[in-house]
Amino acid sequence: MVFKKRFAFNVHDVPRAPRSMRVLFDPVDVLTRSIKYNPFGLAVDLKSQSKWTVEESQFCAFEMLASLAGKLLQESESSASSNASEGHECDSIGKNCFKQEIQYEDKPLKPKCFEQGRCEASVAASELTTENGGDSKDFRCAENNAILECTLTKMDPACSEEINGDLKYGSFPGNVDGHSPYFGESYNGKTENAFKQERDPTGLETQALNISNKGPSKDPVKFDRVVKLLSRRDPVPSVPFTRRRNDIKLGSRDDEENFSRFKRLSKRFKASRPPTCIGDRRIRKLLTSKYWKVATKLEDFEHSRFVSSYFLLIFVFHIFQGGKRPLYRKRKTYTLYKQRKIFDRKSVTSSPGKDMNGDKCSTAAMSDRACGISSVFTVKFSIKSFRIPELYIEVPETATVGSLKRTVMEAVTALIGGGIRVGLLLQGKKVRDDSRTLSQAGISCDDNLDALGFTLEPGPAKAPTTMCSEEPPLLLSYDAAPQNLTSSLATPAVNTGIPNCTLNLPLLTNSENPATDHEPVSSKTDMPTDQSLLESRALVPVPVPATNVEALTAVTVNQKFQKSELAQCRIWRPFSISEVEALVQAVEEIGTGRWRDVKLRAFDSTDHRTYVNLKDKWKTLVHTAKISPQQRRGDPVPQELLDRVLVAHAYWAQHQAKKQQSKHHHHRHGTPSITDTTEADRKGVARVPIGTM
DNA sequence: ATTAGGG
DNA sequence: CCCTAAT
Repeated sequence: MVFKKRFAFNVHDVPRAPRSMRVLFDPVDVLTRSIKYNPFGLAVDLKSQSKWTVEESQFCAFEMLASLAGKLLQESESSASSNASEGHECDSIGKNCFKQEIQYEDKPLKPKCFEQGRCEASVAASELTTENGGDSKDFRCAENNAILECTLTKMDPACSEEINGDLKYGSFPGNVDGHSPYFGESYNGKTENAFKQERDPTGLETQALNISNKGPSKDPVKFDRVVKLLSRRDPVPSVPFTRRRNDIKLGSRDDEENFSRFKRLSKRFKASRPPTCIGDRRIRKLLTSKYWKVATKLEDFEHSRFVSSYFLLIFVFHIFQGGKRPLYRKRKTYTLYKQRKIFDRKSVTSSPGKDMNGDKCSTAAMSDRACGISSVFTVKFSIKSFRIPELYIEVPETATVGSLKRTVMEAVTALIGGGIRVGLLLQGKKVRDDSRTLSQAGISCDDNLDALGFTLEPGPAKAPTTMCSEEPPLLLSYDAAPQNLTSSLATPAVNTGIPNCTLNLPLLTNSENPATDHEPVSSKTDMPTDQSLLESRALVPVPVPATNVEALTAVTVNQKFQKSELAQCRIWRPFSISEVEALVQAVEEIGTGRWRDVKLRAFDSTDHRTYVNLKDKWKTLVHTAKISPQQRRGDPVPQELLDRVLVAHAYWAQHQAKKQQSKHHHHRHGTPSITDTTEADRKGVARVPIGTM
């Protein structure tokens, strides 16, 4: 369907990031100040949702609303808008929420349903700016409640059907110039208009929705995201909503107290929550002081909310524990968000493509400059939907705020430490030939700049440590974006590693007024296929100079992190032949099933090889040995080693079978075993008989 | 903490 | 390589 075509983001086509570097939130958000406002750009693991309590999810919903409402209240104090109307009907909320016509490229798509949260949020926002009239407060609070209610309700069945029950991504409208599109928009009977406006107020809004092609209950990707990258002094919060109520899990927090308060509040909401969308009568009923009290609490919570948001954001990071321990290790950890796997496996395994010739690249860059193209491209960078898989962070409750910040910063740095590459899209197609000039590629200065788009892809996952230590922190700077872009073309290609995630950069041609009607090109892009992703490796890494540090958090990248384990762990380290040999040797002596011993024996000094690694490697070795040499990929393992692998594997499999048998035998007859072969094994006595090889 | 097996 | 269940 068109909808899918247009907006689908096929998860299967998205390469996986190294798990160490998966983040749920939008790093760009972090890089801008929206960090404060938008801590909810997260996806969740449906598998885990059963574990989440209603309260938790409600709390989250509340938190989101609080975030939005509080900010809007704040906003409205300075600039009160007065074109909101009265006499609202909840029906208009609910219904209009579900069927909205998406305007896209002058091509109306058929009515689609969007996530309720978004629509509601926009309604809420416009309402909340209303400061006139005696009932405005009451109304506001009622509205809040209604909103929350709607948020917590399920999706319209018809809609979910339409989107295959698997609508995953939505993006929240970005606010580009500090002027929220929500503001001053009455939703009374005009929700659609408001929504349209919201949908694409500036032309920044692109491929808002992503749909997973996987099964409905598997690998859900659903977090809303819009990044406001362009400069804004006082950005209005963009509040993403998760579609379902159970989507967010909260764990223990530092600000326990606030949490409890929130919990209490959410309980109140819960108590007052009608089963479905609130009707007219409901609304009236809600216009009681009781709810207003709640609403006013929003302001009370304003302060703590920021703290909460901060933590929430922090917790969106997940640093996986594995062979390496997180920086902070303590029993009580904050395990906040769980996310399903965004990325499909198959995209990971591909081997790097042919390297781009450096000379060619320079030539291309020179011709670019010769064309004077770079000076013509006055563009603004907008980044939306920077989706990165999860990162997991553990911090002890005794950790200081500063250390928390550092940890996040480290995670971010680790994430982008491998460098970021830019992909070029022309008319939605990837322009891969870096050696071509812009004109050769069909990019001309005066016509189709609108058709130009960029993607950001993670740089080589390989050796991020060196990347970190040798290069300045990679900071995205929107101010320097055009320069970065053009200069990036001149950057010699270093194409190793595997793209981990993509990020679409809609391009704007008007720096003065981003709210032009330029359609971001990336939205008309069919999402990259595996093929294109493979080839995207030829893209150029872009070391972005740090020109706007303040756009980042107040945290600085500490030097220590440059060499920290964080940066080192979880990177792909192919086993070398010698390592394989050592592994084979060890397994021959020790056997399968005692990987700890194997590790101790053969890889004691290599801390990055865990016994799990070794076991996995053995597994793949066995597999490799079993398949025909033609089917083998990657660096070829000497057949001799593979033969040994097979022999050892067979031997120890048999050995294990014997053990099992004797065990059962003993169980049946109650005969205790005296001479257990395991003893001999442990001493390294037993080993694959050489003769069998 | 290890191990085994699925993804 | 990751994740998880089972031990």
